[in-house]
Amino acid sequence: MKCEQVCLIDELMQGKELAKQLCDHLVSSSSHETNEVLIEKILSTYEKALAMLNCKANVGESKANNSGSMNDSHSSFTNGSPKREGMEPEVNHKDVCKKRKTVSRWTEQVKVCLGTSLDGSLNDGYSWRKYGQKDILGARFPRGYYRCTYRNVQGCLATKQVQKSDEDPMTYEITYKGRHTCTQASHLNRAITPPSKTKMGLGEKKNQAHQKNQPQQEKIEQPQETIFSFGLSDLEVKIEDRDHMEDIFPSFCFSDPSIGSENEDNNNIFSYAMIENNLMESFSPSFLSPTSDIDTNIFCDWANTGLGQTVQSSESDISDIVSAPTSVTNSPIMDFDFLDKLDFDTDFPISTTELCTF
DNA sequence: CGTATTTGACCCCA
DNA sequence: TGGGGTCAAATACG
Repeated sequence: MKCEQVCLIDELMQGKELAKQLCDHLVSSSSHETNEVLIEKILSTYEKALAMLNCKANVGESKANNSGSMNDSHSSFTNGSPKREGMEPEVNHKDVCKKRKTVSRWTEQVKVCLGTSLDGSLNDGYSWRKYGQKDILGARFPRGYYRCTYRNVQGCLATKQVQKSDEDPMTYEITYKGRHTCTQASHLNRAITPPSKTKMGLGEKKNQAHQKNQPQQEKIEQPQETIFSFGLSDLEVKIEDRDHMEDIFPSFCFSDPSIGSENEDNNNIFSYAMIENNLMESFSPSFLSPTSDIDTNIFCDWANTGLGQTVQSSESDISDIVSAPTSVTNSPIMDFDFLDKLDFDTDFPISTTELCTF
């Protein structure tokens, strides 16, 4: 196990070093080929590291953490109204996963853990309009219901539910439902968004009041790649059913409006795209497109500032990934050799926790 | 004044 | 019948 950790750290360090090199190359406007090679190396590095994490999780105890509060709360989300909206009720179970191929709607879950000084600004790249709030039985904080701002205009049926975690008030559990069909989904073209006043805080009216600014702030074009830009201290994103993730989160930018540009945190932008696209290398070959300058810059910031040095995946969650039936499109983390050992006949619930310690 | 949020009421389903 | 999800009128805000 120690050897694995060393190898893992080594791989991550390599990735960091390569990222730095890439940044230097970009600054010195090196050849495009050189940059591409560096990018490929970085991707490979992280792929190895994550594959290690996967194997490790597979060997280790599998379900210990999954019986914890996080999953419990997630279940409470997904069990909300699965039938009425025709969505799969729970992506954590194999039997339900089988329904995915016949159900056009699905549920995504994102868990965001924000720093203590922040009350939860979140910009996931889409414009949301709050249409309801409900006190949930057994939950300390009410659940907020959001739908796409363009629901009426463009018939976009994407919705999401946001609820403050009982255990950790700094954690917001977000359940995404439905695919964005609005133009903002297809024209998102930027990796980061400027600091947004968007507030995800539920259960606190002060936070909800801030959300009035969300739709305007989020009308920003962002890339079609799955990009998670983290500009905060602690961030934990748990995503289930990742095969649709890029549709839901073309960009995921966390920023704090209270932090001025002089604040270091604003420079600490961790572009999840580098990892996520790495994970999905086989599925998003266009990532290497030289057009993603912004992504690269973000990543350089991340690498240079030492951000994301702790990028780890929950063992228990990954064990779920490994143990559950899966599909190729749902397995961004594993390479094909690894995937060959798995059963791809049915979809499987991706339940991966990315913990970024800034 | 237009748009977003709040919040009580209503609907649906287990 | 109760809980979760949604509706829509009232309200707030820029």
